Amino acid sequence: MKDIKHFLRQNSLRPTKQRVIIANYLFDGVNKHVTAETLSNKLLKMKAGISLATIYNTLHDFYEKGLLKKLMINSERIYFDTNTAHHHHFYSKKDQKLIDINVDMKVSGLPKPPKNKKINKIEVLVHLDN
Amino acid sequence: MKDIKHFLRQNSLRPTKQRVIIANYLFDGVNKHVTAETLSNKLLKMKAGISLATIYNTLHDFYEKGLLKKLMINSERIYFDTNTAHHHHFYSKKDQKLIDINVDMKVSGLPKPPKNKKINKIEVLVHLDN
DNA sequence: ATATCAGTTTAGAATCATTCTAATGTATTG
DNA sequence: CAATACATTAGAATGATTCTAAACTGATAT
Repeated sequence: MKDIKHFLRQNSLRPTKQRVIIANYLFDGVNKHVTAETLSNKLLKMKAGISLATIYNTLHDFYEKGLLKKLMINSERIYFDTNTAHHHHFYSKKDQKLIDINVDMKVSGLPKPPKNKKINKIEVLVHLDN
Repeated sequence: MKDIKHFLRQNSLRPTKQRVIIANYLFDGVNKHVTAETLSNKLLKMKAGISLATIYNTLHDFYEKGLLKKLMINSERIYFDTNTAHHHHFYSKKDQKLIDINVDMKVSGLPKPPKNKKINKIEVLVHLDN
């Protein structure tokens, strides 16, 4: 991601100082799962001086533009995923950690959806023991 | 579930008035997905007069004894499922509703779990469009 | 460039689900 | 039925997230 400002503008987002810093971190080529809290910690270490409110705003702005996925994993906090392609996850409750599954999987034996409903996408969550 | 008191005792739970009322509702033979709030509303309609704290306590007590499953579905509230068998779900975001998938499904193409980790269970969530 | 203005950021307050506290009540056991 | 261990409760506390409204800043038109 060389030109973050251009990238943000392409997505109808004004390239403010704060958004540039956050986008630079999130879209550095390595997929990440972040919460407002983990992102805030990272930014604190970078001495970015970005308020928590802005972190929440920015994550939602990025999400609304499709730059992030929201994960419904554990009900304590909202995870955002920089990998917006359709994929699945391993989840270790013990480590409170998610690991991407980027290979293609097939689910067979799926019943028909309720009438008038269409299947949008299928998410597989593989729970790990230890 | 005819003898709720016996059922509770079998699960090392004292059959208090409140637990009996809640268990009678939850385990009436029809599987349910409840949150503290939806359960509270149901109980209000029944004029059960059970405090919110007790509803939270009871849901967690039942969960700890394996009488309920906790679902990690949407990150706003915790869902409890009276169907504790391994199964999957349809989820309609629009309707904020879950529907059980009780048929057997197979997931193929699963990669190996990270080293030293074992797969515990696989959960499939089928998102509906409308 | 500069003024203008819509879009952003921010600190702190507000909200909302959930958990905690500690006082009161109740099922069980002997 | 007394003792006691476990439960219930109102209300306070917590913690993640959202809101508010004042200050700021990037984009646009002059």
